Amino acid sequence: MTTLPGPEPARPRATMRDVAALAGVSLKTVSRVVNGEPGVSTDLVERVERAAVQLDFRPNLGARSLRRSDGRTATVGLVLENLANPFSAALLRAVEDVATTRGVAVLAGSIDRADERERQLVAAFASRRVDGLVVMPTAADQSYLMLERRAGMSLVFVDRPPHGLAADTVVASNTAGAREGTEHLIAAGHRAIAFLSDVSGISTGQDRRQGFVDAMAAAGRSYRREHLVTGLTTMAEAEAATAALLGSEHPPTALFTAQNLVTIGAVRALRAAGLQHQVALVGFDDVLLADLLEPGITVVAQDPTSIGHLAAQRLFARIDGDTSPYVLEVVATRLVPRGSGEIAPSQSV
Amino acid sequence: MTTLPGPEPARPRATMRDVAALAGVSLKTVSRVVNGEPGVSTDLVERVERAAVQLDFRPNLGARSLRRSDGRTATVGLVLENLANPFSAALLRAVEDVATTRGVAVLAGSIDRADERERQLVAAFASRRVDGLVVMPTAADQSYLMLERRAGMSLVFVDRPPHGLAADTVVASNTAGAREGTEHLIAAGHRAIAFLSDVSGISTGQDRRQGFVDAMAAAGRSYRREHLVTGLTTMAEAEAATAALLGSEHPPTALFTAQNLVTIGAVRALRAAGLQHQVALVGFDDVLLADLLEPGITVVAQDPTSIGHLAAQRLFARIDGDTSPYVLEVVATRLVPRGSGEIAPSQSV
DNA sequence: TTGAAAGCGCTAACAA
DNA sequence: TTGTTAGCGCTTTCAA
Repeated sequence: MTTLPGPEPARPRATMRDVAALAGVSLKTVSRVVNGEPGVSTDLVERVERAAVQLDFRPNLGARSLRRSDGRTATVGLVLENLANPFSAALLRAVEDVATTRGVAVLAGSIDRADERERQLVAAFASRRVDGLVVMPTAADQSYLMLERRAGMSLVFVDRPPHGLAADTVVASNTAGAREGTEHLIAAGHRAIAFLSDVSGISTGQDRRQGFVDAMAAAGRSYRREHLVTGLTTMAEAEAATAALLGSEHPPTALFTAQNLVTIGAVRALRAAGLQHQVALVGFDDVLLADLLEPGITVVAQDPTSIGHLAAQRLFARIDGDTSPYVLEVVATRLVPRGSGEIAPSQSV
Repeated sequence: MTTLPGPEPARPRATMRDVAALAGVSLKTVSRVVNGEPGVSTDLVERVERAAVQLDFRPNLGARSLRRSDGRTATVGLVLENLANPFSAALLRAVEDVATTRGVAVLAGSIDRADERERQLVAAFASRRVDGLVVMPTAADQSYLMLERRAGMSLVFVDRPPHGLAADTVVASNTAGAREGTEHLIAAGHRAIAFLSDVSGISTGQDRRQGFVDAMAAAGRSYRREHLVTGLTTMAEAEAATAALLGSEHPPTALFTAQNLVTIGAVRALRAAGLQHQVALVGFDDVLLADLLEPGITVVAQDPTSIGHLAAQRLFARIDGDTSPYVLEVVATRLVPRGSGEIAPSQSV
């Protein structure tokens, strides 16, 4: 910890008034130039621009938004599960890319599975008058957002649909993807397949479980109750649950893990038991380095970048006044075989 | 893609005026209640709060900021390299956690190594009158930020110090960490160690190279010019550069990779060449799943969460009026041996 | 303890 | 083409 000199004296920000005074024009002319409105002589445009640069003028978007008839702030909010999770981070990045092309800034926040945080974040962003919100719904009910939408805030949901409210939503093909992943394990000859997922109250987990159940039923496979594990909120819990399954009286010969952290937890447990080459595994959502493990982890990959791009495009269409019916967009998942999902059932079971 | 009914009619947001009218009090009384100012009878507080809930009132923070003497927006900005990179994402999350405890929202943006993007993001956030900025400096010079700071925007830099400007900075122990990682390889018996890093214009890369060079010099080791590779901007470039090194006339027996994506690229190249058990590797910055590879990847781990927490605390201290000298805080890195860094030089070389 | 008036920086509406 | 005036929603200042 090294020290350096401290802050220098303050100098207040220049306003349009200051710029006008320096350029020798009226306030309104500055406003016209700053907003690129037509009908200002090139001479004045130049004088104003020079004055603006000289004073390091930054238009006050808060004041603009306050006065404008549409009230736009050129800011949108992102309410995601956890900004540190690779899936959320990729989503944020994708929304940012679209927003940037429109001069829109992005506020972001993490819910962390705490229902009240979702409402707190929405309230915080609403107080800042964001033009729109991209939400990964986590609370049991999103009908409270109807009021915000009526007040002019556009809404798009990602990863899973909202409850108690109709709205544009962009999701991955959860059920179909989970079905495909499960079928892949069935095709490899497995009968005892366990399903592990995160919080069950969230529809992605439910949809993926449905896909698993559908595939098992279609193949005429039954499964044990205890092979259906939900509510795994951390990687450590997933690891422990997997270890318990592997050590149980009727261990599964294959695992389907429904979320990225659950997948990693399961891999750790398999390694710890030395079973990574005996027990098959297919995970939902891809992970960096998954292809370099031995065996590589077979996954049903999502496309968070596409989901984010589509969500942002929907959002800005609404902000621009699109009043067409709400749509549910489903982004295809893709099965990526890498080894772990192609392991045949071990003879010992 | 399924369709649902479209948006319902708009209802404008309630203002303090509306709340005042409904509660039968003056505007100022509402302001007092909303801001938790003392000196309002409990009776009126209750009436105002009821009216506010009934009208779904959301205080307009833009208007508040415009009028308040301190001009605070309760919003800070984060200017990072790439929000999708795990290091940046963890940093954002850590800053968010501190900001949340203060009711402050976080704007975030990616520079993507485009120098002009850094200034664009700063300008975008300045126009939104953020109270402070956490910046991962990427452009060659940050002196332009002096004007923003004079105008009241607090600044903290992360990951590397700014150029042309003295300011609070929080960094990892880049030089010492790289030295330790290199010494680890030297201790394993390596003489021909290659260094691979990302963009050389960024001081983290330079500092880490310095650590490498120092360790080699201290051990009396020389190294070939061509074993010092910089400017690797993508994982693919890192992979190609590693492959070239491995196939060269004088292949290294060990690699020190100075950034997370460079590390992954190098691992891919080693695998492709089947040399992951022959050529040693130590990487700077940790990666998810690195411990599950075979061999596990030995890394010099950074602590982005601590860096983010410290940066946020510095920032809020400045926002709160701290005028003490600027400090440089160094967050320790930690060598995590996992296998790849403990490989002895192969006899064949 | 409560309220009235002024004005933050900007744009809408209108006038010259 | 340029400028004047009013007022967005809120807090400050001052008065009752």
